[in-house]
Amino acid sequence: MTEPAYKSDLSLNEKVLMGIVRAAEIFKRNHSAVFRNYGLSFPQYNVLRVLEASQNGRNKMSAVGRIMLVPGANITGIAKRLEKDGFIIKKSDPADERVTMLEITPKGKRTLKHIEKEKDIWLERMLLNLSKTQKLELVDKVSRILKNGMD
Amino acid sequence: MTEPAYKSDLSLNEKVLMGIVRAAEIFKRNHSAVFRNYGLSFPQYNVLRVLEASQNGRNKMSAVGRIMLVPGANITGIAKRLEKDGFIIKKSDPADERVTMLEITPKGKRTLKHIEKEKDIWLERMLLNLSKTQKLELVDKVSRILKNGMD
DNA sequence: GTTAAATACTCAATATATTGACTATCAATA
DNA sequence: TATTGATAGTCAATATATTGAGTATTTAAC
Repeated sequence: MTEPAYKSDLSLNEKVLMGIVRAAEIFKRNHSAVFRNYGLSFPQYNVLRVLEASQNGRNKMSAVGRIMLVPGANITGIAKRLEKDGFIIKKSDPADERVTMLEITPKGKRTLKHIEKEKDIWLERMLLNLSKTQKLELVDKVSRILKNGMD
Repeated sequence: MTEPAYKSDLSLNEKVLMGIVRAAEIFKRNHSAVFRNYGLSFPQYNVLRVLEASQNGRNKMSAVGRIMLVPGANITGIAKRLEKDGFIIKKSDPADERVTMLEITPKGKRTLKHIEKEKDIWLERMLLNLSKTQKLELVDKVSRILKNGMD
């Protein structure tokens, strides 16, 4: 008896995709609550993760944007705030004057380390009742949807 | 050979949830491109859909927020712009002076009608290679994740 | 019946998202 | 080499998201 004055008449296709959107929103909200205690927003955290997984902890701004599926213009502001707070540094690439490299700082790495456990607990909680097989299936289906959407 | 300097080392749990986030982002981006031609953003469109599916095309602001899983404070601005553009009207509820009702206008309904076909084509495209059974499974799994995240 | 708690909404401040316009640099080619 | 086109990034304008603070109204407790 939560919302009696609302009748859902979404098609199955819509149910699938709106379900994905809602799950993503809830996940981002929960996850962000963890990062916030360490001064990071969700996209800021993701930039740090990308850099941590990049060679020598650094990568081009444009590459970060491509990996995160975020337009380049968005990265400008996110990187600016990350630098201001000391989580990354920005260097221009001598080999190509157009390029700006982002590099995670020791403070950035330390912060990721601190976040790790708390974050993993949330992942575990949200995927509680899914077996490994089900998770793998889910990754496969979601990847296909992602691919379809990027063509 | 797109991003050689990036090694993904996400856990399976993280792959699942980040995959969902990325699929949701791409979907929102594609879908938004349709709505934009009619002067609507993604959340604005969703408010209209909720109202359309509500009794007499109207519902409380707070109920809209709960259905969309969006904090009430966000609805204020979204509703303000929707009203400015004539897609909805706002009325206060005589029975409870705290409550503001949102009601979809004929222009709002007309706009949803126009969007419908184009939107469904995108849904179809993104779920191209999934059978009905797979879609139902996906809805089930995603719902469970959503539920876990809301407890 | 009066106080306290809950509910509905608004507003301010900051971060992010988005498009489009713009500058600068590099690459391809005529 | 001069032009053209592609790429990298910034910036401005607007919409949205988020927390927290604040107001008004209603409900609950006493």
